[in-house]
Amino acid sequence: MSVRILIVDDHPMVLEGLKSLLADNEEVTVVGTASNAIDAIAFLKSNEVDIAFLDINLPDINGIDLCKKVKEQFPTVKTLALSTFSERAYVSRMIQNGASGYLIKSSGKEEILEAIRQVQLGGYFMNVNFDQNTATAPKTVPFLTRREKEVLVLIAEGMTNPQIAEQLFISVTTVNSHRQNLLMKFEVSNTASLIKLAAGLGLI
Amino acid sequence: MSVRILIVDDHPMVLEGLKSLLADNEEVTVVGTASNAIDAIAFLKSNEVDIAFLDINLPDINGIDLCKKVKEQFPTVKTLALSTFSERAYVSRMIQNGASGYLIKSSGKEEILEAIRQVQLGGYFMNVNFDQNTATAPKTVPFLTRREKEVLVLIAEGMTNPQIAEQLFISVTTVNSHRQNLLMKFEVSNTASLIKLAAGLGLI
DNA sequence: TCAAAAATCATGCATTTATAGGATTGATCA
DNA sequence: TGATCAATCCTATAAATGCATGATTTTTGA
Repeated sequence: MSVRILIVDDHPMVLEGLKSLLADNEEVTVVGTASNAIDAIAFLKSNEVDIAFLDINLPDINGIDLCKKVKEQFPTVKTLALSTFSERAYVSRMIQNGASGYLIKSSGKEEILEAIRQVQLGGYFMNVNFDQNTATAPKTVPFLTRREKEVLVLIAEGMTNPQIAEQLFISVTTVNSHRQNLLMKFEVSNTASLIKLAAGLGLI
Repeated sequence: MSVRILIVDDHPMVLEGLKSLLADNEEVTVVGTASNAIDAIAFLKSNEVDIAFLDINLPDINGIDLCKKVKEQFPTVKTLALSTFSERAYVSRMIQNGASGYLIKSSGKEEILEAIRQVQLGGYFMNVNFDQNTATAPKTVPFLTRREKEVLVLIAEGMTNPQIAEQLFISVTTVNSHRQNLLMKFEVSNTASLIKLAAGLGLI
């Protein structure tokens, strides 16, 4: 019996590309596609699926949260994250949320099939490019709290501590605390590095 | 007669996706694909092509340079840039290098066909997301001098003005001048915004 | 329910950036 | 050859950030 796949991605090109790449293969069958999280959940409610390919960037909710939801509601469905880049940040977070693997969209046919096989057997699969940013990237991907993420985004938008404080209804010193924690977690010493890293990881 | 298309992209998924999306349409025919610049040039030498879809990120040379080469060697071939994100920087640079348009990979079928039609008629097409970053993004992409680029890169690497000064054998005040000019050219007011923008534009 | 984690606030000081206003030297180019 | 631009340097002040240290209150999860 062939592995039943659901693809969730809002890019028609990716949807078609994956379908096409997997079309002439007997091991797998693409049983459905969805372009947002709501449709994906709806599909899973009425269909049997072995592996769900989840795009990281969806219009309604992000892939990480969707992954969590899917694993909660449909524990038997294995999930495989789809992303444009090899962002280590996401890898660990997706795994934390129950994903069985991580696939870069630039993967070739064989890599994709290998991922499916691995995951179907209950294993993990991830093809992350470790070539780039090895020097500047933190060894472990920092786990950020809700507040830290908020502050990070506002910093990236060019707001100063006083402005962020006003925006979040907290004091400037608190903002600064979060900021220091961000610097610490990313293992950098100033805003420039912080933003560059965060941008590289797709966090902002 | 249908429009003859060459797709140049190193991502199998994109290649297949585009082919699949355009397959059942009589207006266009995908006459070839290439996964790098060399193959692309070779193909153009021995085949008639109306429009070449060029990925921005290729393994050998970048899409902007490839675009230039194609327009020089094959002036009749129209080029359409393919990119993952809507980076305004690239838009203008590609146009400067003779591209007839700019297509985001997340485009739908109709957008792609519309682009092909526009370009084939000798017009321009670009579907850039103007939703995001409208406030922070500069209207025109800043032209940076050699020195400014150097300073920008070093800022992004987390170096402070004194460190940059030491590195470039110039005074701190000069570094600061370049820095101020960068802020001015990018129309931002602090380092965070600067780096975010520059990162988004692929400059660092 | 109890410990850990997150979020909040504070003070003080050193360092860095941002802003403003110039000024000089070359190089380039029409 | 004269205008323009890049690159260099300066002073001076205001604003913001980085760093250290410590503390209280919520929240959260096992």
